[in-house]
Amino acid sequence: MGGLGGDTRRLQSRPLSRAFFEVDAATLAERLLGCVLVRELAGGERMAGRIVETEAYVGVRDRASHAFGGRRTARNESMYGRAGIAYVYFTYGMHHCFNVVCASAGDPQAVLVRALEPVEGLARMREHRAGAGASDGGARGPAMKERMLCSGPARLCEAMRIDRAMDGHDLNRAGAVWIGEPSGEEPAVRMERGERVRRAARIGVDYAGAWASRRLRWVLDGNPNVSRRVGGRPGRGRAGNPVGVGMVA
DNA sequence: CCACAGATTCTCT
DNA sequence: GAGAATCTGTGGC
Repeated sequence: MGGLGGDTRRLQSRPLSRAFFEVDAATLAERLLGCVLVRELAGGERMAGRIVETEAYVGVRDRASHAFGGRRTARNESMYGRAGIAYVYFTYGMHHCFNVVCASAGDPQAVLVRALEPVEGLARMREHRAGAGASDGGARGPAMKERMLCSGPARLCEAMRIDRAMDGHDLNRAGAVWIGEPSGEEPAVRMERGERVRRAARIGVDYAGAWASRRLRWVLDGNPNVSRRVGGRPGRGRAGNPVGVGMVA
């Protein structure tokens, strides 16, 4: 279990409306859980994953945000754009992270997508992630565990080949990157999967003072693809990287 | 399972 | 020149 996992499966979904994104970041972060991030390669090949973890960056007053204090540069320009476009940034000298811009133009709010449950195009994801994962039982390439493909903001970008070229793209219509509506996300379905919506403090923002402890992270806890489990609990493998585990509600 | 160091380069001060 | 919304391998228990 623990996955819709079929590799050859063709996901049925359609793009969300622009209005879906025209809400504040905290609202969107929770709403995006269960939605599907779709990536279409130049050749028409598709990859897709169900969003299982998000973080909200709530605006100019948020010390952890790239737009804190109204900071506006070439790098974060997309944060000031209209709701429903992508904000992709490069960090730590080698990683990309994917965000969904929300609220309204001029109000720089965004949601960081931190983890996906792989749904379609897993073989392609493994190719893109080949080279990593040698510590996970020596599983490179075709043998890489499914939960190592998209369980982190930089991992999912590498798996789906998302980079700065996709910065500013509309996510509300089919294209290179877009977001589809959720399917079968009723509470009962989540329970059956052993998932529970939980909130926690954001990851990697210790520099943000009081904003570092605000619970602006949303997780489908219990899903094996979550980057770091909330609160501790039984966990396996590296899906539960211990650094900076957030507090529970 | 847990903790820590190293990688690697773009971005802004 | 410093720091970064991270990931991975290694080493200890």
